[in-house]
Amino acid sequence: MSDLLERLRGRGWRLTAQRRVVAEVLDGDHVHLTADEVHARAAARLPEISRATVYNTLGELVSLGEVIEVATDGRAKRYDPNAHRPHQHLVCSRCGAIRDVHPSGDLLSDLPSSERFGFTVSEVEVTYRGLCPNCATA
Amino acid sequence: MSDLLERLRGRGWRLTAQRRVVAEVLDGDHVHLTADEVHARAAARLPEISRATVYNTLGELVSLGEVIEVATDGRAKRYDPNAHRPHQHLVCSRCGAIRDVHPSGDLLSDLPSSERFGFTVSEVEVTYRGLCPNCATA
DNA sequence: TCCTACGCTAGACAGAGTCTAAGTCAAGAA
DNA sequence: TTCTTGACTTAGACTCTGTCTAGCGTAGGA
Repeated sequence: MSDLLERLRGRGWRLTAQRRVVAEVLDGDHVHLTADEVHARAAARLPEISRATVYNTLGELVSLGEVIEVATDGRAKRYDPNAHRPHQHLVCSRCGAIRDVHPSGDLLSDLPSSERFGFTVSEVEVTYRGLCPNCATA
Repeated sequence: MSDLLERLRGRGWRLTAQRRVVAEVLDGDHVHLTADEVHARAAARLPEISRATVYNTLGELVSLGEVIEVATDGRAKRYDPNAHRPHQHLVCSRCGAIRDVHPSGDLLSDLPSSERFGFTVSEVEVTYRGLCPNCATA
């Protein structure tokens, strides 16, 4: 994660306590926190951090390509720091658990040109849904 | 669309002017209106229709399986009356235009069991993104 | 025609996110 | 080290989407 801070600094990012804490909270694999969760965890370390700063910082990380926004349920967006390895998401329909997954094959090529309506298609976003092991047995 | 009204009536749906107008507004192909847009168009025909009724009716149509909820951008949900033919969505990253598309192949089978983490996977939702012909040339 | 349970309305409320004005401070310059 | 300045942060108001409630209205059966 200090890699991340170094990269950001190299791009002229002013390094403040608030930004450092937000970046640290987002560290790890299979992390998919809402802005509110990020704020709560950041506030545990830096009590006076404001919601606006969390939103600003998340927005900056997203536009710098360091974090991905995921909208799996139409409610709050989630923020995924695993931005450097392309992946998709597997979501439990009951409890909302999220895993990063790597489908095989070229997802873009599944869309024949007759189905592209003249669009220049550049990205695919896939959400697999089902029940996680816990919810399936419960 | 009168098919739809007939089907709903057959399921014990009480047919009111408000519900009829909402159903009519949603008629057509490649229709992906937000609740607010549905309300605006419904109100053009039935000025006293309330937001709550539009939300209630949309919610009922969704749970009856006649309309699909689509969340392409993390903002307002969109409502897609094309619920009887499975399809995915192609979205313009600039103007937000949406088309229904039909990818080839079995999208579920692209996720190897080693990437399922014990989940029972039952659905896939795909959003293709790119530029529509208008936005690509502009 | 009458009844009544279901549907409708206005408006309050809630959650997620954005914006603004004023104060603060990181980091380069001297 | 101290100064300076513009970028950053804050609190809180505001917007947008969506939900809920209490009381009124009405579709459709008897």
